[in-house]
Amino acid sequence: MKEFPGFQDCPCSGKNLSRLLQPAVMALLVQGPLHGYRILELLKEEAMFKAQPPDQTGVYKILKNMVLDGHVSCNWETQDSGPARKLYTLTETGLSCLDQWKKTLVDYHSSVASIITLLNRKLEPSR
Amino acid sequence: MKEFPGFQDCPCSGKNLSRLLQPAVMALLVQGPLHGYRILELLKEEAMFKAQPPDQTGVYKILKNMVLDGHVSCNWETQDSGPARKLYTLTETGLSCLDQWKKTLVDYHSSVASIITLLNRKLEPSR
DNA sequence: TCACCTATCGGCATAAGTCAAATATCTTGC
DNA sequence: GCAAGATATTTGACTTATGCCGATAGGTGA
Repeated sequence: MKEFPGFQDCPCSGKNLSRLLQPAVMALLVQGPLHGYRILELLKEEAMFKAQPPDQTGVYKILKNMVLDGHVSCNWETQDSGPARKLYTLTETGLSCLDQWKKTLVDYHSSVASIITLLNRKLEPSR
Repeated sequence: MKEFPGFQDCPCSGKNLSRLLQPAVMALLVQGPLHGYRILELLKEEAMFKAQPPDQTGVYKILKNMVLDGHVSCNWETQDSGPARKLYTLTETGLSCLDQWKKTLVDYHSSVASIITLLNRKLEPSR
């Protein structure tokens, strides 16, 4: 069926890498409160989610977990028109968590860079 | 017990991010055949595994998977002294997979960078 | 004998993410 | 009035990668 076997099912396709959904969601919330559906829409516009859009379920689960962890607060909001929705707001704890994410991701970024360097390293004929 | 609650158990600590073990292992094997235990030792020396050394079991599992996928071949090797061990060698398929990893990781690297940029974005008071 | 190093592996738990689908409100066209 | 579709949230089952605990086994040195 496939013309070229490729590596679609291989980890090297990147499908198993962390999607970084939680920090992405927090990055949106740091600009102001949003409801889940809007977060989902905004994530879809991010370059890193173009290839594979974020899963609805996953986003709502992350929001739920962040509420449980106290990183965001949420309140039901009724609209003049349309179904009720939850407005999520980053808390002080959430801001601290986000600071930790920054450090973690900067480290992670350099880890990825060092792997790339390693991968590019070839066995040089010793001269 | 803890003086500062911190975020040790929070995803923002980075403990749940993909460890990139497979490409790291392949990066070592591209330089020449190695046995599992040696791979483990070499990984421990990498900066990215200093904070949390790679899991032994995990490394052997990845090697096993790579053998199943045809990315590496392995042969039992008996030593004059010491237990028998497996020597792992990157195959041609493995080299192609590694090329795919390079592309994937370069993309991933820029995704992580863009998240960091997003995280640093603050709600500027419009002036 | 005991401790320790080398070397590999199986089972179980967990967290992130995916897939499928249920529920509910409102708008638009017929 | 009603069907279709957008908005909006949620539940449950599942997959996959990874991590932890421990088992097995040979060799070395005290």
